Amino acid sequence: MIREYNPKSIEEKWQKIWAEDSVYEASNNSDKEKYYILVEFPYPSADGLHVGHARPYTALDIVARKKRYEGYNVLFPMGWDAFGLPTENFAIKNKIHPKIVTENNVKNFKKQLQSIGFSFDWSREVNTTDPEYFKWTQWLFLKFYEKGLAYKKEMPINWCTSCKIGLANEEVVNGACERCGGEVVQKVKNQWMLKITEYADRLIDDLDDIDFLNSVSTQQKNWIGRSFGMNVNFTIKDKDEKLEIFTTRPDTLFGSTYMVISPEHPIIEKYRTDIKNIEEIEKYRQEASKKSDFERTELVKEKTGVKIDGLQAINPANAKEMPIFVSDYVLMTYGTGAIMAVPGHDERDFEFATKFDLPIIEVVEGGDVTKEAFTNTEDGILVNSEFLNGLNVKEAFDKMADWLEEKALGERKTNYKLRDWVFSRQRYWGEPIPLVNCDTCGWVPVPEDQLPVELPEVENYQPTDNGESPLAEIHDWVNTTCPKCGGHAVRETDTMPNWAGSSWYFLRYIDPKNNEEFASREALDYWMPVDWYNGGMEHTTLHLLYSRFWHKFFYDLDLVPNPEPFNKRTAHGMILGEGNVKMSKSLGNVINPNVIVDEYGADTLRTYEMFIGDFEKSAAWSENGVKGARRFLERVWKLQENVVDGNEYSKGLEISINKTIKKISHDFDNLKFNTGVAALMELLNEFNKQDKISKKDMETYLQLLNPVAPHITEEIWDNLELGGRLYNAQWPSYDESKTVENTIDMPVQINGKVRATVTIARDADKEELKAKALEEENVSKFLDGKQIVKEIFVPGKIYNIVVK
RNA sequence: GCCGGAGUGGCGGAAUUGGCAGACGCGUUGGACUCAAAAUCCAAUGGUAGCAAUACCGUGUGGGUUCGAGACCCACCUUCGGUACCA
Repeated sequence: MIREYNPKSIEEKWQKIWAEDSVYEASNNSDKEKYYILVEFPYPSADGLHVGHARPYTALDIVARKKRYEGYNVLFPMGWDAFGLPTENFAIKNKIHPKIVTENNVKNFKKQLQSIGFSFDWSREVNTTDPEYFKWTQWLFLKFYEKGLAYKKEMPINWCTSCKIGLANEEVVNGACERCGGEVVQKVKNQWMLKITEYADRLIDDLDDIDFLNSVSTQQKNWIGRSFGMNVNFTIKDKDEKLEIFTTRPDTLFGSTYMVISPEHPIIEKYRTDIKNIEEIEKYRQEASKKSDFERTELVKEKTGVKIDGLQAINPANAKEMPIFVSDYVLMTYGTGAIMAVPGHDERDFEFATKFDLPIIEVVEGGDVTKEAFTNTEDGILVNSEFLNGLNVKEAFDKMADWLEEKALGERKTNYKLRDWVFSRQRYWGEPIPLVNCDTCGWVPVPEDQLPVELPEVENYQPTDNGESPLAEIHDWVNTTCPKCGGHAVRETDTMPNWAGSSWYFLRYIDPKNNEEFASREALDYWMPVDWYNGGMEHTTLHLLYSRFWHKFFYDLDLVPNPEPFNKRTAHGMILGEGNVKMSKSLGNVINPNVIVDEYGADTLRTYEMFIGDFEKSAAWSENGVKGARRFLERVWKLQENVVDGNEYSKGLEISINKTIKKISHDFDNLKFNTGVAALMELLNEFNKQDKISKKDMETYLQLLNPVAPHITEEIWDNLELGGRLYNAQWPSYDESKTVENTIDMPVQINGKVRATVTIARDADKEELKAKALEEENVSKFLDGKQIVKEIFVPGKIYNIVVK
């Protein structure tokens, strides 16, 4: 008689053994082939671990365990992305130092993660807020500075007019301050920028060489938004002034009937005395400054704008005069901040032209421009366009481009939606930017031997009421000497964004205790690139793109061996609350994984989260589903009673076993954990139809289930004395010839509807099958008095008879 | 708005990628065990009609391609992620 299944004692027992035996520590000196598996490290919030964290961690833990059984030297590390706004706000609210808050949260997270039995290599744990870590974040930032990729620029921040502090986008709700409801305006500040745009082309082109989820690559490409077009110089009438626009459609130049410039365009200031309605324009500009780019470019909202009274533009193609408007749907941050409007072939221009009663000219045939903009012009032919008439759009593009370039009126230009990265934050809880501003030398980097620049102690973590970081108030920290000339200098008081530490953390895992370098070149050569990186879709265009950018830059400096950090990127779906709603504190439906571990066990939590649904899609939590997973493990536990000695397959199970090994091996490598667990359940159901199970089959079963439920399988392995430890075992192999039955049930269709199923040899030919099918009453019934027009026979799949 | 996903029984989901829709699990119903309950075990379970064999309907909506569509094409609806200072 076996004892009762008691997950609590089993799980604690094995977690202790794994830790004592250092089972999951990866070696930097191994003859084995390496495999580097990375999961996004969590932000350790005060709320603690979420069941949503456990899903991807369990999934990649399964992959890691399987890879180890297959003989790889696996690196599967974990750490903490701990700088950031929520911790700072928590600290302010509860009057606790953010460092202490972080320490507590990390402690809690770590305990929670460890109780679920992940095979992380804890000896390589990193923390972005640890000075020993951010010393290297600062060092790497200085490389950007040295190479001219970090520069200062006037950029707007959200400014609450009543709290008098800068706000994150998240803290602005419908244009008002989240805390006090006060009005939020854009305030310009001189900030550090990183020139990610310099890598735009490579960030797109190199996607072809790596195995990213299709939707991820597409989204990165669209985010970078490369478009090939032209910069074209329009002129302003009676002024010696060019007004440069960017267009992807120089072929439609003859259809341009007016111009639109962004409210921030410098031409307004320059010619303010010529502009008769300057007051009206200033007022419009004021209104526009309150809106986000998002609001400004919405297609549904009604277009607004003001005509500039006093300035006329001239179309370089035909010297025609046209009016200039100011409108907020043109952004200063994209292109040149000015456009030529072609209302016949652009939706927004059409809408604007209709509203302001401007002429609309058709220049590509195929639509009806009196009714709507004709934009699908791929196959169209040019009209009303002088020397372009009769050409197709592509030819017209080239001809116009050549013509403009010849006359020096414009040049071919590639434009990107991607903007440079604003790298300054006016916050306390981030890495100090390691630069000082010297009275005589200007910006000077803090020398390497003085890194890290640590955060000073402050009383108050709130940003100051003049928009500066709280660090600006700490005068004895701010005032320093210039490392270059020894004169007076002041420290930069802005800190780095949260994205800084997470842009390179996977490099530090490789050599986490190195005091000389961020990681040794030898270790980087061995481990990089990451073989498999899994994370959330929500990180596609920020974190994932930022870390690719940093890595490419380091590659150019020969700091890392590969141009891409991640070979493969997959993404998991979110876990929602019961009834498919988001888990949130306000709804009170947040599930704490520890409650599940305590009540049902870690193996149950793991099994349930893998079985909950397609790993890549979101799935709703269900307490009954958890119970189902526990029931499954209880049945596995009970299976011990039926095991008998034997090195043969149990009666009639040869094919089932081979089939299941094949399916699970495939499923675990392809994120199909839900069907993998289902296959284990099916095999268990087959086992339970037998009186006895051979030790050999039980051994196979435990190996297959082990990556999902490592504790219970290790315990049963030990109970049945199957030899040594399961964690030292090898992944089971299968015999391909034993994965299929010799006879199959073939569906027989009449006109595409299944009318019968016949059992027949797998390799039977059409005639054999037809003869057998016609014996079926339900087949002959439908053929009676009809004529066979066609027969479709797909061996092993279907037989369809078409009758008339 | 723009970019990228998703929509299948009462519920979570499966479907070898164009070939028997609903695997597996949950729930429900009936039965066994029990003084009783829980747990466990057995059976049934998309809808309609039928004693049954079986027939018809059925994968968000409307069209289309095909011998055959959950899967492909066109148009739409709903919903989720991102939208650059949440991480």
